[in-house]
Amino acid sequence: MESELQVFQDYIRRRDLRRTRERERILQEVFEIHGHFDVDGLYLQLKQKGVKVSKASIYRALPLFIDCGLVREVEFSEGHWHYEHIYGHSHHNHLRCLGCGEIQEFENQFLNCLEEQLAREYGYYIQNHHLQVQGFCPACRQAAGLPAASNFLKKVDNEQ
Amino acid sequence: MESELQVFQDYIRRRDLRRTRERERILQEVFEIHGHFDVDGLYLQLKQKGVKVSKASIYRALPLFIDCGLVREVEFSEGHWHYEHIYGHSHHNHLRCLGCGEIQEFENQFLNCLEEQLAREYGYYIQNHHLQVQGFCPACRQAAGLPAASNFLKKVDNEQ
DNA sequence: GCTACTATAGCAAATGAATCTCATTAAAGA
DNA sequence: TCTTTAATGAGATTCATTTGCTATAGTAGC
Repeated sequence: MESELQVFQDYIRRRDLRRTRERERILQEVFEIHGHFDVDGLYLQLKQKGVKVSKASIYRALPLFIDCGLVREVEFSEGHWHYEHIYGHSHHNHLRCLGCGEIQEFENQFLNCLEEQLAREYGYYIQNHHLQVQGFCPACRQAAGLPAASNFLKKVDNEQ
Repeated sequence: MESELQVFQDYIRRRDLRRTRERERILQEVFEIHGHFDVDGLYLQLKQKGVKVSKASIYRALPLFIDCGLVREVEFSEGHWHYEHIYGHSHHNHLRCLGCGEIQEFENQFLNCLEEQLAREYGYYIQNHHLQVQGFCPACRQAAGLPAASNFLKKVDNEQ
């Protein structure tokens, strides 16, 4: 498989953009981060390593990484976007605790079938999906006195 | 089924808050909107009808509506949140066209099973989920010269 | 290498959604 | 009605993100 750098360089060539140290250094850093990141964290991490890049450059580079499929927006929370690199990773979804904010990642092959089903049913060409499930992790669930199950059954009862 | 107003009033009582004309007027307006809305649109719509409510009040009211299950955040796009009322509606998910921005709503009962599965597997108490599938609608797909299928198979081939 | 062309970086200023401040208003219970 | 205090409205503030401008540096042609 090509490296993320090659993917990016191909994209740059295709789009008639220019290769710059800054963009490639930002990309390298993004791929050194294990897990989610936000612009501020990325900026500080580069700063700590003595890399001089402005935030504006990060803001301008991220849409390019997203456009060529190397990065994606994970979620908007705390007033700003969180991202992750995706190249070479299998697609995963997020289970988020409303209590402590912990994020569990999970995979589910059904969602790929769902994509196919939607493609057939609506005639869409499906590109990707975002699934975020929210609830309470075991610790927060107990602290809040909630039962172990989801509120699925309750919901069905209430439905109209 | 109770009306949304009753649900809200029960919530207000339970939380020891106060009933106000503004909050109930905003709620009424939210339930008159068919489909998605954002704060600005809601504000202008009220203004056009001659209802004097400040944006601050809207921003303060929405978290209450969300907390009592009447409204939910649909998606963050164009730099701000979009909402929809949900009370009395079955839960639906969104299929969004990356070309024209059209949003198709769809339901899928499997997602409820998925919630149960996650509850068992991770010990979470599941509260809700957000699923957004992105792709190209038939018209935009043809305009872009894309095939009819999803990129599911392609993805599997590329995986690592 | 040198030159011309122009995309990009960096900085600072602007933008805009969301939040906060505070004086004023108005629920709700006594 | 009176008292208490939560809620409103208007404007100021915050802060993530975008933009304008100038200097810099890729890139292609010579």
